Amino acid sequence: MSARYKSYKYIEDLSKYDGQEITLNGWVYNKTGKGKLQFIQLRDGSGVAQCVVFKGNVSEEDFEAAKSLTQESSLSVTGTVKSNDRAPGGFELDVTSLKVYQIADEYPISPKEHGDAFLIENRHLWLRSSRQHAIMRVRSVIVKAIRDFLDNSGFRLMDSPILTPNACEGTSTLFETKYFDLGNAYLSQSGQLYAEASAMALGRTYTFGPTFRAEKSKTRKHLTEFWMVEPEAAFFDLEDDMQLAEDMTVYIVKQVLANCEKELETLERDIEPLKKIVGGFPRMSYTEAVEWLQENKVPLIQKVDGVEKEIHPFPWGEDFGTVQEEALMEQFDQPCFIYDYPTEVKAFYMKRDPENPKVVKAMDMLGPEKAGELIGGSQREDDHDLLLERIQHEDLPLEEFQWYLDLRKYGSVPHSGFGMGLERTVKWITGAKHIRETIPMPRTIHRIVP
RNA sequence: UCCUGAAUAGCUCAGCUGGUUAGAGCAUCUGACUGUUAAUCAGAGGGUCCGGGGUUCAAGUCCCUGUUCAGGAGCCA
Repeated sequence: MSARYKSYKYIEDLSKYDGQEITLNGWVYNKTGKGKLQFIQLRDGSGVAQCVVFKGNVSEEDFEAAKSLTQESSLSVTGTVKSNDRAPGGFELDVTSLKVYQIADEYPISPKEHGDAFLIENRHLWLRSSRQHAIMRVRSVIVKAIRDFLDNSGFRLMDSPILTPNACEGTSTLFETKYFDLGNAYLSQSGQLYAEASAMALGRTYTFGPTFRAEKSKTRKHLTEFWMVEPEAAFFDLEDDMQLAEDMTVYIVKQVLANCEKELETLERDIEPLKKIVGGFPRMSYTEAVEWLQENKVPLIQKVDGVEKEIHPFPWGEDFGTVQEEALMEQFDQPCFIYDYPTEVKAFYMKRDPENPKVVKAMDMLGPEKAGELIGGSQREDDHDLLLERIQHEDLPLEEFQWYLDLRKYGSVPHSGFGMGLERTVKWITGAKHIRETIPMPRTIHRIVP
């Protein structure tokens, strides 16, 4: 068998074929005609190219076929690549013949603007439009950047299970399913606990996969199914953890700037803020952040019986909401770490500060430009008895955590890790308005189709 | 779960203090044009005004109710 696929030509390489006769395969992105001249904007997944069909240059049948093309009709076109200033992209195809695969039905997504609900209902078609196409390509580059960075830093991929026997952090609502004769299983909301076991085996590891949250969140930064990368490393303390998160973030942005120039242009993303992501991220302890909020008169907003109340000054011990995070971040144009959170507002597995048991060695990385929380991580509790105490305090099922406690019995070491939300990172870097634009088929509270 | 808002042609929307036969642009179809970039010009077809109830001589418009959707809070990545 010959490897026919290797001979296919793509629009992104069009300039390489200047003067040659080639065949392109794709879909009609747009079409305009002017009598004996037809302009087909052909889309092939790698780009869009203008194909010019002049009545005198093709057979009568081919010209009629070109005239009959509708938006998203599929075809192959053969012609000569010519440079032309009037063509978008600088090169066009002077068509000599064409083969139509299918004349498309009336396409619902016209080149005019559309509403959000309509587009998301037609997500399977919306993916073809230039903005969505660009975001998906950036997403792909970000995933590669993450994996390259970790692989090149000595981390090894160790996938975590998706079906789990319990709620990992014991807090948020999970999707539940039957599991043979063993009762209920839950879709994982984090691979972290398993990543800890992996780290004790391989040293530096990461898990990268889908995670599920059944919380009825309805905002532009929440999905019920999203992808998360979770590095976990033995012997890392919180300092190492933050430095790793910073280095990874800088690397991701650098790779996108280097490889996605066209995509960012399509998205009309101002790249100046991205160029500022060079490292040396500001760091603030939770206590320093609270002091800043107090000095700047940012209150705690609490709802009592449906009525919002502002509480001044912001009390130490309360977790930050969007209002506080955005206020804090207005000072910075790079991501910022906030670390050493109150024990009470954080998960049971986070390491208590031996010098101040009121706080745990946890950190959040907040993005600039109102990107919100991109990363959450911590040093993990490595003391068996303290961890047991926390598990009991949270009323978690002890039998199911026995294996997790074992990790503290057989050569326990300091270790740390974090989770980075892929879609939130894509949203920040691409400037997408809504997180559902950053994953091919978003799963949200009111929608599971398509 | 709570708060707020929305639903009119395939799509995006307009439709005033209730008043004749519900409008526009795009898309579709027909015709004209050798340089279009969301082409232009001429013409045509296309409606359960979200469902139900009510007020009124008269409801797309006002009231009640249901449904669906949106984004904000909470929760988090």
